[in-house]
Amino acid sequence: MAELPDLTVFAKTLNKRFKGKNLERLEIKVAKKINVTGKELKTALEGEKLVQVTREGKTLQLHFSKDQVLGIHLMLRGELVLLDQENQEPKFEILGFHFKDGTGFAVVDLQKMATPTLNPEKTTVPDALEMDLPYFSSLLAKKRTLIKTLLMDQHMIRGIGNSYADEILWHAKISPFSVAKSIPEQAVKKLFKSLMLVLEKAIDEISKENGDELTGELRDFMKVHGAKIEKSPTGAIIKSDKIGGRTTYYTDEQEIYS
DNA sequence: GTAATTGTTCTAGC
DNA sequence: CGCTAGAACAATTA
Repeated sequence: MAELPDLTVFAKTLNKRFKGKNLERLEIKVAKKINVTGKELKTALEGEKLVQVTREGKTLQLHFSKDQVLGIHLMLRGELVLLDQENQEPKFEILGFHFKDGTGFAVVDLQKMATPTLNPEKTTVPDALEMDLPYFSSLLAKKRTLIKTLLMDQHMIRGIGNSYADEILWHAKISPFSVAKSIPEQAVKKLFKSLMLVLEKAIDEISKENGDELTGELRDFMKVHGAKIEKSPTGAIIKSDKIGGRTTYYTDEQEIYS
């Protein structure tokens, strides 16, 4: 699925291609996940100008004129595709954005779980790339939960999902089974650095490979998270286990604090 | 036919 | 009561 780095690149690409354009028609194929009726959404957005696209945690936010904002959460299988002459109605379409100049893009999801939200409420939970070390370290200090569970908790930090949590923990050489408050200060600092580094590097790589396209996930550079990966770059056997029902990949190189 | 997939939300339990 | 862990759910593919 798309996680923070993918979404950051999607936002960038959408800005490059569609910023400033006027939305002529909004095609609504699946309305059941929207927080308003399809009719209300069309009324709110059709005829408005796309002012800017941003990323908020795991959602994309399309800012239109008249202060209308559409948040889009792609959930686990949602994707964005470009529309052109040959491809006006992609498979599994949820929403189709058709601009006045004939260009457009669509949100597709084979599981129909992508969730569009008109004018989503603002939250005070910091985004993974925007939080600072004091926040991160005081958060860890008061939580008894497993570190991986905490990294993925959207009420604490927004943007990190199952796969990048594994990558970040491996990079920091900390076991996902560590208890958050038991991790010593030095290791917390290291984890914070790894978090920023892994995410920023992923944005870079995806951005480079994706160009101006809107292809799905690109994760060839994943080092430990993936059923087909057998060894870490440093040669350690990759083990897998379940944490909170999610498959977790890790190696013995990672220290466990408990 | 069945397991696997994954973020969110709800519920049960300590 | 507050916090944490786990189950349920959505829909499709391998």
